[in-house]
Amino acid sequence: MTADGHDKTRKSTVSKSDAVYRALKRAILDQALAAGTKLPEDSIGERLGVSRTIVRQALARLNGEGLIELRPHKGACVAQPSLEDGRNIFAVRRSLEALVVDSLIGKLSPQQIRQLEAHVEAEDMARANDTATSIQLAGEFHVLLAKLTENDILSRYVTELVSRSSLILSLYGRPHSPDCAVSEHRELITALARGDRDKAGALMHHHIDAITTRALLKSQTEKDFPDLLAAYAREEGL
Amino acid sequence: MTADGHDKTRKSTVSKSDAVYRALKRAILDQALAAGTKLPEDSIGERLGVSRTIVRQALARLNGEGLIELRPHKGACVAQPSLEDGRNIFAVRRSLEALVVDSLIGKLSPQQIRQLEAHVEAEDMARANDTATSIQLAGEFHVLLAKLTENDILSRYVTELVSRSSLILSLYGRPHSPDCAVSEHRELITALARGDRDKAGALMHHHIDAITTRALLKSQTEKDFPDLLAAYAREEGL
DNA sequence: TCAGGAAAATATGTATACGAATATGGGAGA
DNA sequence: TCTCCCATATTCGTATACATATTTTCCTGA
Repeated sequence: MTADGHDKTRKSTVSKSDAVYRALKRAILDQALAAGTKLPEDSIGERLGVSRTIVRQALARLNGEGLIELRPHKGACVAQPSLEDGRNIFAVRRSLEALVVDSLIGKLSPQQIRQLEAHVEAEDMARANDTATSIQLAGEFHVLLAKLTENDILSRYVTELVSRSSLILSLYGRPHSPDCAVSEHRELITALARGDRDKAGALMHHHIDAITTRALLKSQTEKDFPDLLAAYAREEGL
Repeated sequence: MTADGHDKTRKSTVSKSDAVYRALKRAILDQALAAGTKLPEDSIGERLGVSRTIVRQALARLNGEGLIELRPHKGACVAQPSLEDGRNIFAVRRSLEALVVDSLIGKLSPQQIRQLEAHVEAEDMARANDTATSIQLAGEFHVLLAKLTENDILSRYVTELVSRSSLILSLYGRPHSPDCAVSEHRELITALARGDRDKAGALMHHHIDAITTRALLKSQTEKDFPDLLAAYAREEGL
């Protein structure tokens, strides 16, 4: 079934910590583990049938990618990025995804274009039905684009930023509105396929800005916790 | 001496794996450990007086940052980035350091400008005397700029890329030529201080392009190992 | 009833031990 | 002498055990 051999042994062969890492990552991005959730090594290991050693490795990796916070002697919990973190992440994304577009202009094969179109098609399919996979696919579109550049560092960073963006969205974003994303993705593919560098760059910038706005929507209505408390304090004359 | 307490206990308090991580990282960036050097967990642990557990954590982290390569059941060795890796790394640096400049324009306090000038001064001092620290300081200038943006993600990525750039330079770059770097850094500070966005952006792009050229110099004269071998094979009629 | 604190329980940090995979070296056979 | 293969040794992957830090609980005293 796979290149390296039988399917049965594969999972056990490719290192357990990797499996735990992926499981935790998916759980976080699916919001099965909400932001701030404590992640005790013992429980996770017991639950997944591995030792703490393995869990620890996975947690260290997730910490490196900013998906969890890891405070000494206090254990791990799902990251709760601040609004400023959100702004920073999207600012970097804007730069890097511009580089993605720039790297891809005039270099996409017909087959790659079909691949992108197929992905957007899948996004469209999931648009109304399945909200969860819809969000996931929207993010993976950007990851796919980044991977097509064959720039490993670029694609690693974009992947990481997209993951963290999901967290931001779950914390501060509006419920969900993937409709525009799909059409924006389509327009971007068209511009890329036509080799229109300026148009593609402008579309990507606009697209990321749109995501940023949606993701950080609550920044105007809802305050950070400390500020929220301060407001109440003022009302009580404290 | 430090914020968190007495100096004596500090080192033992802030986790051993962090210390090992920093030691190995410095050793790699100082080229005390040449690219490709094997890094057996046992030896390192014995040498540094810690258990393999700690060394493993440090190695995993270095692997995440691309400074070492970690192949299953084969152990770790100092990374040997390819020329393509080099091109990719500098391409991403170009984008991100442009964002650094953009973030800093019009936002540098007089004190921060003095800090930057002091750093370049130090670069100038080490220019002729100490080649090793000269290289190090040149890289740290970019790290310092990135940190001044107060964008944690941006500064983390730039730091990582600067580290990996050092590796690239040690593999493919010409011996050393920091003279131009110093003057270019000075010009950049001036443009930043004056708030001249276009000038600063252009300077940074030019500066990174210059570094890229110097770093990947051997790309024209010296081939990759496989290509090199292929050339010999052709000569022998193989 | 509530505040303070000590002891127990829990969780993390680190070391060690054992099993598995890979690299190494030597001997048998051609 | 060279090649192939098996035994040995080294190194990595993982689990477990012990040490240390933190959280919780519950008791004491005001």
